[in-house]
Amino acid sequence: MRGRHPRAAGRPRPRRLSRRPHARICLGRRPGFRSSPRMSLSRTLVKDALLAAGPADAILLQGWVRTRRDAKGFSFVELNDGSSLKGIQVIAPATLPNYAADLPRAATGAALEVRGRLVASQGAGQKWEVVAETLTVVGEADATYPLQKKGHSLEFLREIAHLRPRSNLFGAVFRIRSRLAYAVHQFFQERSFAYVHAPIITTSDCEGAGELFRVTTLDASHPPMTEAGDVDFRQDFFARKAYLTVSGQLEAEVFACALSNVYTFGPTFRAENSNTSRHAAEFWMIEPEMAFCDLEGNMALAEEFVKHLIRDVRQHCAGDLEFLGKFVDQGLLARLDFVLERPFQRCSYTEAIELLAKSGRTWEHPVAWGDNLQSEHERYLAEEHFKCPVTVYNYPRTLKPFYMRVNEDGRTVRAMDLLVPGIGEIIGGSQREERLEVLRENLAQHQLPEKEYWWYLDLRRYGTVPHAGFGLGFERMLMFVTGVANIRDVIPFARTPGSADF
RNA sequence: UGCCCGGUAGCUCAGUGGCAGAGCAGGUGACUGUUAAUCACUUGGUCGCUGGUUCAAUCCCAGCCCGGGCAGCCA
Repeated sequence: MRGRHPRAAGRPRPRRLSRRPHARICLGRRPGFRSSPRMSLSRTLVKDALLAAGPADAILLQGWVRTRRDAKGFSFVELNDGSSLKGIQVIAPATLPNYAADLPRAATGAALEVRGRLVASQGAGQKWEVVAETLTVVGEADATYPLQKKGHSLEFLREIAHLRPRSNLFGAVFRIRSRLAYAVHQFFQERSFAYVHAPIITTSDCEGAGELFRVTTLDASHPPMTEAGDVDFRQDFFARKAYLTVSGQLEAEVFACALSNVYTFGPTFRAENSNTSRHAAEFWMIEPEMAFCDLEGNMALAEEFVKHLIRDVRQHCAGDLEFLGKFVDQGLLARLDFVLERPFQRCSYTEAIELLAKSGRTWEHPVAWGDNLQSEHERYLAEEHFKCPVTVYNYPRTLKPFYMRVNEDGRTVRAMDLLVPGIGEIIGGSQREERLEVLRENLAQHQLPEKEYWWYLDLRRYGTVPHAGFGLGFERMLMFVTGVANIRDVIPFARTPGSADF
């Protein structure tokens, strides 16, 4: 994956500077500058150069050309290395020995290595700029380079998923994605939650969380058959049917009943033929699970978690968020701050049905107790009635999976969905049924075989405890935080029905 | 999976039953401490594919492919 693929041939590699000493400039001897014993100069990231406290006599930059403007006697080159949204302006004087030969090759998209001086800029647009003393075109990009100095449609950029991280928007999105993942771990680690790696391959096919992808090593055109004429999965790799996981929840429950507070954070897979802007076949999910915890504690953690993520990104990705607030979603920053300030609303399913019935709206899907809340209903609650994230809880038992705890009324379960404006459901969770007999009853009602869940039932046989947890769709959270409207644009390489390029 | 919208230059798009258009990108030149620089000139087309209607189809019709929106399923 890393540079071995033929398509990566044109990808620039950082040079081993120590093997290519530049005798002409003894950069390492300049005072006040970091240098190795071999007198090589270490790379400065553009984001650090932009934050420099003062000028520097020697600096090494490596990155890609965003745009070049030729002036009389020199050229301006905007160099970006992905470390920040902003690039740095490089002045390439015509006195460079390779100016005539190489500057034309320093076109948009080309990889460059620049050594020079960091100086205060004479221009108005930036504080610092770099006057090049040497400039090397490490990797050219010819006129066919698809990213231009203009706006592109998101649809077009999706078709060049291998190049779109070099664009402003996707650079911002993926830097934020990285930070958001870090913030997830930080949140749980600071609270002594243990990170559990739930299996990606699973053999339980009846969790009710959607269609599963089959995992098999059998020959699709000539599978072994049983005498009854069925495919003989006993001869498959795992000696039975196997799938990609749709959720790590059941496994997380196992570990919560041992380590008390745990979370999973990994890829999950749904083979649903969903064609919407908020569904993907492969997505990442965070699933905390807490022993000795009820629905109330679960809702409280969900709110604290979501707010932590927003606050962290707000603080550490300010430049990228500002860009997104300007070019993607003008209401973004105000909405994030609003969500941080306000307590999330809570509303039982029964109250939600009443609110919807009393709203005076005509609904495309009828509102009736016992029916699922439809997209239009969820949107009304979050965007119009509460105008704020809202947790809907205590759903009808018949709508929810077997593992949710049955309430005293016998007809609702301790389920919760967190709905946010613009996205809809971002979190789904529940207090789990800890009573063995009730759980067995639920399995029977859902027509699920007890023997498949023997280990799950054992948790209730040995030291059972009230426990609760939820799942947060990482990409949906990222959509909310970035204002990006399509889930395909917050995943590096999206997998959706009929599409798994790259 | 259903309903709806779209597919024209490398990109973003306009357009017409009768010679295929603009802006940007690319090229050439000019100018310039520029900021997606500017100005002039200029290269560039299987109008998604297949079939049909027509003297003539990029345009009208049908089928297919691809992209997108919404809905369902959910995170």
